Amino acid sequence: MPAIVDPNDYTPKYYQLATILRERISSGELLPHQPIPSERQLEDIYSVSRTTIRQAIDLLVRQGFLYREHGRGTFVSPQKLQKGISELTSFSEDMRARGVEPGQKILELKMTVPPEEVRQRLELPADHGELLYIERLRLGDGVPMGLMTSYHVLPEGLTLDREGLEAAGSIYTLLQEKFHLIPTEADETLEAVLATPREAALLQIAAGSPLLLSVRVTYSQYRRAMEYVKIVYRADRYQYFAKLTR
Amino acid sequence: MPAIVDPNDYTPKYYQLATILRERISSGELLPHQPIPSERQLEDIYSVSRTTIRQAIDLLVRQGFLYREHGRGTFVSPQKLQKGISELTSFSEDMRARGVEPGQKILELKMTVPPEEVRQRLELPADHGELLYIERLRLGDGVPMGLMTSYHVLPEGLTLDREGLEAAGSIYTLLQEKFHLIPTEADETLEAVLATPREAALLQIAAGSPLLLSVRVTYSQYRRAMEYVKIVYRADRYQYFAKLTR
DNA sequence: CGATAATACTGGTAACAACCACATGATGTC
DNA sequence: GACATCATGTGGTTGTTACCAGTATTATCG
Repeated sequence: MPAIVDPNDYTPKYYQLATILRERISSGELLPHQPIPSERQLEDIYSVSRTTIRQAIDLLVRQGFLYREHGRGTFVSPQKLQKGISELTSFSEDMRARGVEPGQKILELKMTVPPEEVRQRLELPADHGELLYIERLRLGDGVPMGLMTSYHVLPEGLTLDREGLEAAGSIYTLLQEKFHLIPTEADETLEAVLATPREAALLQIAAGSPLLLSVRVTYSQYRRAMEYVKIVYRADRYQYFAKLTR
Repeated sequence: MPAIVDPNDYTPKYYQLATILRERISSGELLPHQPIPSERQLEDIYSVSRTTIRQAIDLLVRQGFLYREHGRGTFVSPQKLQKGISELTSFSEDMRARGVEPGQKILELKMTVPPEEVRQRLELPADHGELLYIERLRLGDGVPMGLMTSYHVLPEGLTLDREGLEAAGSIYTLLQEKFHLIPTEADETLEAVLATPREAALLQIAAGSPLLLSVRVTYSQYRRAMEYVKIVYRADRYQYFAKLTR
């Protein structure tokens, strides 16, 4: 069992160790508020240095699985129903994590010059050209969950139509495989609004119903803005969750 | 200037170094997307080991001031107008960070047995006794921003009335100084709702106006739930901000 | 000239050693 | 018995060394 060494280890040791510990936690072997073996003990158990041990524990602490107490030990965090949120996820990933099957209905897809506010949020020069604009109804288990409007910054010269997008699967896959652009960070604001008649009709609710409005700007690994996404969620079907830390 | 050594250093070196680098960034000396000196160079500049350098940079990366690129260097993140959110803050801190002067008007304060839902969210046994209940109107620059309802878990035997609370300043200060209980983590959900007539009256808006509903459970450093807070914010005055990462 | 290989940087991982700061229980003293 | 002291175990900080893994530039070869 202490076999941590993956001979042709592609993944670093601290990561392997973190995985092992995470499994010992979620399997119920290590219980909430119970101490895990001390760092010195783990050195012997898994035959790795304390450096590596601490790196693995650091990771699990950041992920919310463990917490440390100076002078006392390292303990298992109580399991939360929903954990590790405040993570950057797509609508589809978000829905699947909630046990709901995601779906969509594309209402419009075109290249267009963005409104001034969007251009500024994307930190683009005033003379920047057209962006990919998509408007779609987002579904969860077949029912409307929200209305999504997005503007995507495409690499120089590239344009996309509905066929091109469907061929590529998703915009993210395309940008990642062809241009090595990976979404890594995002700023999101949330507020409450009332449904306009059009929104109400599309979302199959009464006009004047409450909606949760999310506006997000996503950044690539180079910290360049790559998309502006606005979603209004049906308040009766969607709730936002965040984990806050000091 | 390379004087990083604080002779009677109370704070660790990596923390001092992080502070220095953070200031070099916010002062504009180090510009967005520009590389900072390499880790080997920083070793010479500040006469500390690479271990310490990396620990300082790790901190700044987590705080969003820097980003790394393997094989290329470490770079300054573009400054965001509002940064470092998704942090656990009190209403007062939140308001001050937005440049608004916080205020409050206590509507009710008593010891009471909590509703079942609150008791469960706080992970308290079924026979748990009374909690401190507070209902207050939260103000920003004197105008109503939201209505806050909270239940606080007090240490065995302790009760609080309005006088005791005012004497202590804030519940947090009291719990921290007397019982070493520090809020360190919280789970928060957000959704959109419509104002009830009572809420509308208190917040001085029309009934049926949209409100942003936040429900938060705060945990101590021992990962024990210590309070349940529900706030409804005026949608026209309040916007929630979050920074998401992969 | 163009493609390839070598090289010299960057950050990433890992081991080992030493000491500090905090918590706790055992021990001793008054 | 109450209290201070100490020993020991815990995580926290720091330094040193070595090598791995990407990136970019330079030198070299065909």
